[in-house]
Amino acid sequence: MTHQASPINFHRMSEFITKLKRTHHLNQLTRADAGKKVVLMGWVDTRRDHGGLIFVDLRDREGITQIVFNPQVDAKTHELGGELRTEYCLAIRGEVRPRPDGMANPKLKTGEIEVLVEEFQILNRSKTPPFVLEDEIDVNEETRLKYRYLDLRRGSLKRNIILRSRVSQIVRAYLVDHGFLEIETPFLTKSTPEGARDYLVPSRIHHGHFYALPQSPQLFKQLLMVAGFERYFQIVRCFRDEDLRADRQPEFTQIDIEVSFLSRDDFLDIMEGLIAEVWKKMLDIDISLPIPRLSYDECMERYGLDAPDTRFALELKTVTPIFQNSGFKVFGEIARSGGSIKALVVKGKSDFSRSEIDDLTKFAGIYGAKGLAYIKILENEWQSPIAKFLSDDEKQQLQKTLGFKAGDIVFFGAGTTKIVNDSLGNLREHIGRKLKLCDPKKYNFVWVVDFPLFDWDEEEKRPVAVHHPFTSPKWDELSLLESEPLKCHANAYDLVLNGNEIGGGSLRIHDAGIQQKVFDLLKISKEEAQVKFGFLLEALQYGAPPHGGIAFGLDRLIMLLTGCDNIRDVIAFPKTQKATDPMTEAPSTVDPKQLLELGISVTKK
RNA sequence: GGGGGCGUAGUUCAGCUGGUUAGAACGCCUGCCUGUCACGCAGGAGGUCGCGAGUUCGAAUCUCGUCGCUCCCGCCA
Repeated sequence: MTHQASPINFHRMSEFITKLKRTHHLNQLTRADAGKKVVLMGWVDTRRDHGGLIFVDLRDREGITQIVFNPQVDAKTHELGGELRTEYCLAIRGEVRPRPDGMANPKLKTGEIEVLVEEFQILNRSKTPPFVLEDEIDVNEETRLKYRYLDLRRGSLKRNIILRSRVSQIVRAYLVDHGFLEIETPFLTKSTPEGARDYLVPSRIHHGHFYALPQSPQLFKQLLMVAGFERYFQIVRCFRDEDLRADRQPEFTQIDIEVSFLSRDDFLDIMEGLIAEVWKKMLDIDISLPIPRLSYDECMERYGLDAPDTRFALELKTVTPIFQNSGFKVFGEIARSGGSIKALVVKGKSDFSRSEIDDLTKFAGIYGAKGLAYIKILENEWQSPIAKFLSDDEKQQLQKTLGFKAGDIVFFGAGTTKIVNDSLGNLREHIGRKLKLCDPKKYNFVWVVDFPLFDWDEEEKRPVAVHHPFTSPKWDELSLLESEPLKCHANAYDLVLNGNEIGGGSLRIHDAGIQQKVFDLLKISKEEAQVKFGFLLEALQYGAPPHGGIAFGLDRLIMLLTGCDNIRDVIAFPKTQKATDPMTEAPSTVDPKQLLELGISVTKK
């Protein structure tokens, strides 16, 4: 496997390194540097050994520069250069010179020049990497993660990580400039009910007691407002022990923000300014402000989802009333029993084939839809498995409400409002992708506002907080808390980009009485509230200011900025879908001594 | 918890209606090569077909189980 190699002379190396200081990164040298003596350090990206001449692409964080070993410059150096292999780590000293006529490489930033090696030192040899370190090479995820430090040498991943660093700096600069203080909050904290499963950390000092890693610094940032810091932010790791997805990791990063004394709109203005700043500086794209605001109710009506892709129309329309007295049994019964019937008109697609429609039906089925009725509107007839059940009046009303034309196809979702919105809303985006209706260069931001405060949990027979239990009801709906809490809206908002939720937040309850009332409605007993959130209820009684905030998902933001469709590609050391790390082999068993100290015994599954 | 896809050389894959010695490309090794940048030419090494059972005269190929990677639903804001 490994070829014969002379040993590295460490004595000579230390001499070489102390004598030499790197003069340039590998993206820097141009024609203007011709004639300069330079010292470069980096890794062998590729080598092209011609026997006589050896070309090596030397790579560092910033770029690639071609270096040349020529026997006429130094026979010994050239001979030793023959030993070089991919990923060897090198220091070289040499002279910059323009490449011969016609030999420039326009693909390289430094393609006009090359460096003639006069002297070099192998700083470290490398085993042959388990995969070729080029962007285009597909490699199994497990192998990539096991050798993450090699995968990170590849251009695309490296660029993402560098871009991520820049975004963090832009965010910091903007927020500090707007009077925000960066304040850290604890990672070893208290488990809270509601929300996601916690990652727990056992206490050695208190056997049987556990810290929880924060799902977000929610309560601490509110307490910072009570403390009077007025404007807080933190780029902070959050932990949720739930199943993973392409855009979800068990530990992820939020840009966490909280402010006091600001109206919702004044706050959102500052926040969209932040996003606009990031888009301007990273992509040189001007987002037109203000970002449009869409109420949750209207959003669900038109798009079926709370994070709509507004780059294309193709909106849903409710047609439930048309079927109130329908003889068409399926639709009629759903309409009369409080369900929903919604339609999706796809223009000019009456030529969808049977198998395409089958696929769409299957797709809708993922979200619980029992079927997917459709009507193909042809010149002279409606081609449809359900048309024969519809009365002339119903047909006329459909035509009037939906405004379809010959050549269109109409899909119907019927069932509970939740399933109809979910299946038809996702179908809308599926068809949008299928028909390429969304422009990948377009960035359509929208604030979805006025979420419901509560959702009904059928299993537990109680309301649950849609956002979290500290979200303030709309001020003008406070009375609804008493009468019809499920109809109460929240002072909550999400920022949505092209169908992705990139941030969400709310104004908070700053009154202990209202907070207690909400706990009551959530069926969190006084005792439980006292045990879990006593410190918050207490704090709210010491002149807590009106406050609110937001958290942006930094990982998702970077995904959208880089066009990545997987969160692992924007995190330096991510986990597999089973939440393991093939490199460190975490999670792992631990020494029994550690368990003993913690007072923990492990049971078999 | 449920559904789909994948697992064969270092890597990416082909082979899968069961049947000689399991192939290709890239990578790797050796030799030649003074203008390459996907260098070229010649030669070579490299395989527990994820693992375990079963069916069979015979299994990479069929069946069952199991493990791993991945996408989705549930879960998660």
